[in-house]
Amino acid sequence: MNEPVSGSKPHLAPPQRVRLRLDRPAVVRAAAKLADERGSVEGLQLAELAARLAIRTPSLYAHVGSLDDLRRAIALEGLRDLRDRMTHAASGHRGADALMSIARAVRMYALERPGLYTAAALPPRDREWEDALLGLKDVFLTVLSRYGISGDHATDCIRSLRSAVHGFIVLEAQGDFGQPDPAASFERLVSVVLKGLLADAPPAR
Amino acid sequence: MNEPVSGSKPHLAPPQRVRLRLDRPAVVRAAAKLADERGSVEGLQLAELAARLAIRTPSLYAHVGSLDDLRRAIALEGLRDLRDRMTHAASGHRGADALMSIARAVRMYALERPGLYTAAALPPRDREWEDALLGLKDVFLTVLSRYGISGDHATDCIRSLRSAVHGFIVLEAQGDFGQPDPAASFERLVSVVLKGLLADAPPAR
DNA sequence: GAACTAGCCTAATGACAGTAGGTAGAATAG
DNA sequence: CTATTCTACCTACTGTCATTAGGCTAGTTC
Repeated sequence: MNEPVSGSKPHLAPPQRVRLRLDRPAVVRAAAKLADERGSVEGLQLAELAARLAIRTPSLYAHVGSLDDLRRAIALEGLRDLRDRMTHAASGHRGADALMSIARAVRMYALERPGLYTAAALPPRDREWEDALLGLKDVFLTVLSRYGISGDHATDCIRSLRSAVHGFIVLEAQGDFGQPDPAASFERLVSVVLKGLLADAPPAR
Repeated sequence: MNEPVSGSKPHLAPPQRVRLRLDRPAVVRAAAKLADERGSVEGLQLAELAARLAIRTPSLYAHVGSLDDLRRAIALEGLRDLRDRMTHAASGHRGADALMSIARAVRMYALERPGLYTAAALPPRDREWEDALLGLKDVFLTVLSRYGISGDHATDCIRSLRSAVHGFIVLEAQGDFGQPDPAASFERLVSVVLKGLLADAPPAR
């Protein structure tokens, strides 16, 4: 009867017996997964993350700096993912087709990984973060420039497309859309926006 | 030297000397104002609200139930305001004009009262709240029905318009749009969406 | 003027994020 | 193979929240 069993005070898990040897990437990955399960990065809690990793909350600070730093890391991962998926979605298409394909890819990502998506949609707080966001803009700009659109018209197109897609994603995630298939509504919304925006543009070269 | 001056421990304001006789409406009004200043209802804190009202935090519970209850009250107020403004904006217009006018009114409200707007955009958590949200839908449905649109097509129109407008508002509030005037982009986005959505609809009766 | 009510209070709890400083297992140097 | 260093974990603590319990009193009502 000398086992190191339950101590005295509260029912916390016993201290670390085997070292897990976590590192920052592992912590960020776990946090992103947790944010996905919670549905957004705002609901993320260090206490819950620590419990999930079977360590104590302060131990996270060996890897993370702060909760905001963790959110930032998740945002950067989300932005990297989004850029990859958008680029991939655009490849092999041109003009409206490429943009439609990008829009679908973004919605799919938001449905698959809501935590990462909401993090990526956060307003950037430093230069690196801002640059990651500009990376997404570049994907749009490239597609638009190949379609002969640039300058203020391009800015307009990007704003409109982002607004429509992001707005739809937010409302859909909130459960605001009920029965008739949201996917079909999304298709119509995006195609209407694209048709209208590209109407007065020169045809694809 | 027997003034009731500074006690012993922390530097809190002296206890209430004159009764303010606050009531729920006054508290909710102050909370909404605070949420507007913070830019959103998520940032609202009972501690800060209490300080603003020159009372102690627990005293708020005489009027409010909980922080979530307060957010709910703000949301209901926002939804009532929105319904009023939308109805007013639609009056005297028909079809696309009415919808354009509604969209402008919603954006203006979000710019004027970001706290109330973000609260109104929260997912409803009970029947009354849901009904208030359905009130907004009714404004759209009325306009659309007078234009000869109903059923799935109407659902589609509402989803698309809400997505575009809400998405734009969210991104604008986040400061995502920089120099070229966002108002002009908003006009173009909404008019494009409306044109596309109403294109195949019968002309106004 | 006695009783009631409403609006305020203090005190305390528990859940957080975050800080300070200790400890031991693993990697590395001699 | 031992000695040192590093680092991933720990406990203990602080401050800030929301929230609950229960007490006091100014103002109203009878």
